[in-house]
Amino acid sequence: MLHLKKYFTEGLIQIAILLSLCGVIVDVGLGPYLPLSWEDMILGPTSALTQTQFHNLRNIEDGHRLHPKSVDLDTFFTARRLLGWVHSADRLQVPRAELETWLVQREPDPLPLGHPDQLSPLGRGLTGEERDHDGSAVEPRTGAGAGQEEELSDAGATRAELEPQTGRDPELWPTLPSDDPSDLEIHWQDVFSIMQPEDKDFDMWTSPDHTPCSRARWTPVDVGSEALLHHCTDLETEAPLQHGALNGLLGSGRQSEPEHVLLPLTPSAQLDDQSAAFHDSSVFTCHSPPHHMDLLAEETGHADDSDAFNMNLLVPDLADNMEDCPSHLDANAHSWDSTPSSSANSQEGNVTQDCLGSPSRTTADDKEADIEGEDDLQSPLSGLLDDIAMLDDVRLLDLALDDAFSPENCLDCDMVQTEPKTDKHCVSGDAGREDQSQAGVQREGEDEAETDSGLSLDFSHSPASPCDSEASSYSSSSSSLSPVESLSSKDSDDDAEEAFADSDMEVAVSIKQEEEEEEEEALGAVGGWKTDTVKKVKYEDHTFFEGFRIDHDHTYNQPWSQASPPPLGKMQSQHIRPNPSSYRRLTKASAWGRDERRAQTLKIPFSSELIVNLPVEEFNDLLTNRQLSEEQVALIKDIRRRGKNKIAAQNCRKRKLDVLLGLEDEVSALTRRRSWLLREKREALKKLQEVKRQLGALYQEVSSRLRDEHLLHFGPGGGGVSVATNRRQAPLYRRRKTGKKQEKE
DNA sequence: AGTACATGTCATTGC
DNA sequence: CTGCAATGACATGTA
Repeated sequence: MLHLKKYFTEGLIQIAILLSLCGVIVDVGLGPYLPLSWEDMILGPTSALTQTQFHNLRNIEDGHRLHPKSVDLDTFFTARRLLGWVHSADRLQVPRAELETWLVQREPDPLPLGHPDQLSPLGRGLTGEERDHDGSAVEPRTGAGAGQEEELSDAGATRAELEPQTGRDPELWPTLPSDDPSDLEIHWQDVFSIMQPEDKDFDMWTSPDHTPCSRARWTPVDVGSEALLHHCTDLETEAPLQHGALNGLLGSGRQSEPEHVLLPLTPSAQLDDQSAAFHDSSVFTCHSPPHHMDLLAEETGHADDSDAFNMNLLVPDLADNMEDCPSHLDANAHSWDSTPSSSANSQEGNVTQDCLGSPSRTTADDKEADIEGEDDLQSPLSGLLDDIAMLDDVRLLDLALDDAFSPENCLDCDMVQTEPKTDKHCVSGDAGREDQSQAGVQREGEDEAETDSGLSLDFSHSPASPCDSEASSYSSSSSSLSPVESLSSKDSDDDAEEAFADSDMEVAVSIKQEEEEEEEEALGAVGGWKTDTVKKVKYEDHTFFEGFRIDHDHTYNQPWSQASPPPLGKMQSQHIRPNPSSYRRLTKASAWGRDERRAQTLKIPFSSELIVNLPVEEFNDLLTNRQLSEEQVALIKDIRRRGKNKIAAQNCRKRKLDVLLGLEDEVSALTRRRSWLLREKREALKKLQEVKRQLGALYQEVSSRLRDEHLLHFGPGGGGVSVATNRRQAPLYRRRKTGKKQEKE
């Protein structure tokens, strides 16, 4: 009986949802009947739980400019990217219906949307290929859809340009969407193209304190059924996804993305009942792990108790928000599915919800932008009748630029916008601008086993190298790996052995390398840390590796261990060519060779990568547990210091370059703003001249009329008063009257 | 030979 | 106090 009641209730809920989406006003007070999980789903995740990787905000696409502190997210990013690619095969992005519905019912106050270009760091993540596949997934209007989306995403700027009177810089402060319902579609496009979760209104998506999210999704009552119906019609005609969604809701049998939309809305208790209808849906076939479905079916009985419903009905940007949750990869994976699969695992779902929170970057920058916008909203024409005042305004604007116009506020500033997506590229490609070439270099070097590259190439994978996410993750992971974890991974050991086997292959010395070695020998660098030598050293210390096994690719000093000279100069950013000159780069090699030689001489049993990358505790343990001489300890510390500083220097240089590029963007934005202000100034001056001209004409007209009146009274030759003011007229009239009186007398 | 660029290293500073 | 990241300055190698 209890089950029947619940089934009945949830069926009613479904009907209510269907009716709501069809435009019928349904206000049945679903709140008390909604399971907790649904309530969470409706209200959105707790934004307070959202984590934002602030240090990723300025990462840049090519990865070269990746912020060094993004290292700990790299593996997550990589995994997530790969996961996204897998999912992109039959991308079923849900949120469109909800988003549009939400927009239909959004509050009358305008969306404080930023510039379409001002994607949030997270939103920006959906650029490039990811944006593509997201667009293809979410935007059913494929093909032209993408372009259209882009086009519409620029609508804000276009609109802004058409409204110069607003005082906002069309380039820097695009106008906000108006409340005109006719703009709704554009708004939607803006919203969708921007996907700016940091927008205040977007917080409503995830903030439980804001009801619009739930209202939008469930009860279109507030705005009225007409609008919703109209919009639903539009959606049906314009958006196949919506159409499909509605059809799917109405049980039309269309098996496409829409079911994906609906599934989360379906009470879990009915999922197994409906699974027959949906079972060929890609949601289940591709996105939802079968076992999750099973679990889900099993757990339908206590679905109400589960607050694990995946909330990722929202928008794809949530997935970007997921970037803020590096530790929740699994949850992320499920959340992308937008399936209730994660309901089987409440913890997982909760974790997902954690990640679904809106980024916390809403505030300072936005407020500043708002403030600045308000300042600039002061029309330069306000002081039109006063040239000086107007020009002062313009000058003040210019001055304000210097102070308040920060790149964050600058909506045109690509610096801020483009960085987020860089992480992905950086992460995904494991190589950035220069590191792509580096990776190529290294692979070439590895393949040819003749590279004379050294640490530079190593640092393309070096742990802390800012661009090298995987290497970075390697650093963190390797350093943080507990011995237990390390020992527990046989695969890792196998990998390590494979790596060493590969190294053996790489050790196959080419003739050139032999020449190189001969040169080194000539310099006294005999032997060095050849790969085989290093391997021997590494495996000799088996206990050490048992305790501190590094679960990574060991590429940090791979060339180093190949006894090849360190990388030199531009060799890092250029493919290695069998240039004979490259074999003469021994000076720097000697620098490293010095340490290597000394290390070999002192019989230091650790690889440099370990020396450099071990956490300080383990490093100290290493130094204390091993019977090392002072000389050995000093050398090890030197190696560690130099290695770390080398990485730090690389990071520092990348940051510097990053700042430089950001400043360039800022300069370009300021230049655009300046041109706009000058244009405004010219227009204002024109209008001022026009007003002056009109005023002069009016003055002339008034004067002429007064003169005519005066002539009328005094005749053509009377009076020398050409301009008669009221003040002057009074005595005139008085005089005239007195004169007449005198005449009568 | 001079120059620009990349990279490593050292010294210093601040957290 | 120690460790470390960040960074300026310098040295060096390469194109």
